Amino acid sequence: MTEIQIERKTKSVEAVIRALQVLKLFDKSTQELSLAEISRRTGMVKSTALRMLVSLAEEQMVTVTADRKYALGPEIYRLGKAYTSGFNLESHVRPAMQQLVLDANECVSFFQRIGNRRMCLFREDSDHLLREHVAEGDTVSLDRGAAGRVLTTFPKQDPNLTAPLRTLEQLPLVSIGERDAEINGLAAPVFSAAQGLVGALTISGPKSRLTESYIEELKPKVLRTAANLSARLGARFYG
Amino acid sequence: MTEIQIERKTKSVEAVIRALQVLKLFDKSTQELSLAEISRRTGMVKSTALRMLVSLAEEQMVTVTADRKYALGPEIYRLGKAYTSGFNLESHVRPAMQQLVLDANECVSFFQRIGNRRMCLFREDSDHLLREHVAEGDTVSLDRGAAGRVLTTFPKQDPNLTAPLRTLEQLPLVSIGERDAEINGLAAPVFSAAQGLVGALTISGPKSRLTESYIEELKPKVLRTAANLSARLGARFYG
DNA sequence: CCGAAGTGTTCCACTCGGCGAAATGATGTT
DNA sequence: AACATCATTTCGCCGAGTGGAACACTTCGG
Repeated sequence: MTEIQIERKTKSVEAVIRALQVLKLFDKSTQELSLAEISRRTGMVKSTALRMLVSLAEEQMVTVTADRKYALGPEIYRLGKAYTSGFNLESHVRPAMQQLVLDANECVSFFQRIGNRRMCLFREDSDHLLREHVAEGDTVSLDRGAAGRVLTTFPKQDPNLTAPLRTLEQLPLVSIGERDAEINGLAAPVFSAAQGLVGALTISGPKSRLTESYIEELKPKVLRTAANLSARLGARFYG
Repeated sequence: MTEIQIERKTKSVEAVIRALQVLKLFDKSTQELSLAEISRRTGMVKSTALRMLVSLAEEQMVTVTADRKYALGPEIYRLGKAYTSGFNLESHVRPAMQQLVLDANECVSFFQRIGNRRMCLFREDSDHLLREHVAEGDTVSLDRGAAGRVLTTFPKQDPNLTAPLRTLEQLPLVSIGERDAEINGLAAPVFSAAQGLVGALTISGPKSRLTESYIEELKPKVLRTAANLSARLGARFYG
């Protein structure tokens, strides 16, 4: 655990936790929920769940549909947008990713470490019909895949890049069927002056197209893109 | 007010409201806040504000930075993504917008009605240096601008399009310096089979480039794009 | 070097707001 | 009509949440 943990004696507020748990039920595949379902999934009695929903609705975090189902509200979207604009990564990363998709014609993703998982922050799909299914906002395990290993091998807050040079020379890291037996990938780190490692840029695709020889061909492109990005964010690595 | 309001006797939970108010302090321009600032802005005593923050942090809604500031957390991002994927509009709307940017070389936005405001859900910028500044997630007033009037003139839930035909024939609606004296725009509605009016597609730009004659030229393109989009969402209008 | 004025955090007694079980409506299904 | 299953309301009890004050720790500037 390289987590920054601050131990406090201040206890959390139960009612708030409950409300947030209700909120967290929602998902890409769970757009609407009825009160009864919410009650069941959270284990709260219905009256409590209803109070939470009323509170959440009052602040526009959820909305009530015509048929008394509950869904996420617009305020959630506003906050979600505010989250990414923090690091104004998107304006830099997104165009670089789009260029990479054009070059490689495979999916390009940008992952960030979130605790002991990693989350897909940005994603640009290739136009192939056959492609892996990861969407922005999804989290996957940290210990598998090229991007996962990139995120674990570099120290979190390290603008000076004290990472072993041997590792640097091996970039980009390659995954042959690690996370999914049918998927290969290669990934390189992106650094910023302020935060050190900010994420991993990765190309991934099915074994059949993203062969080991093709990966060799893509390596310099990924590495150069990641290096250029880092340079624009004020950090330099690899020349 | 065409709002769907459900009156209830169930009262909201104060603690939850307070926590959500803390959350809502954050913004594109307000990325980090200290406990003292949060206490001041919300009017809560510090101990209360701290409890809220601890609770929010426990569920990953906020994160604590190294210097004891608070910022939005990754869970917010996940939920924000889940919000839009609900109506899987994005996969349809985004490409159509990109094409429109190529055709018109002006900014294209997609607005949705949120209560008595309208929110920019998607946005594709032109590559001009001079352009209006609206970002995804921003809300603006409903009663001004071409998109605003589109959203008000069409009944919210109306798959059958009982809107006065006269209005339909006037599409797309045009705004000459309504919302901002220097900005013109034109907008058309997008319907879906399930929800009726889902949003307004709009092109906007400075008076100097988006002249009234250019607007005339763009009208059929916007209208056609909106109609095609609606068709793909299962609703037909304008042929 | 010592206050003064900021931070963030902890402690605690009081009170009132939230809680859950059960009752009541409201719809739909057999 | 009888039965499910839903959302919503009511209400008495009690403990969780509250706010104020005290505490510890920096960072000022005189």
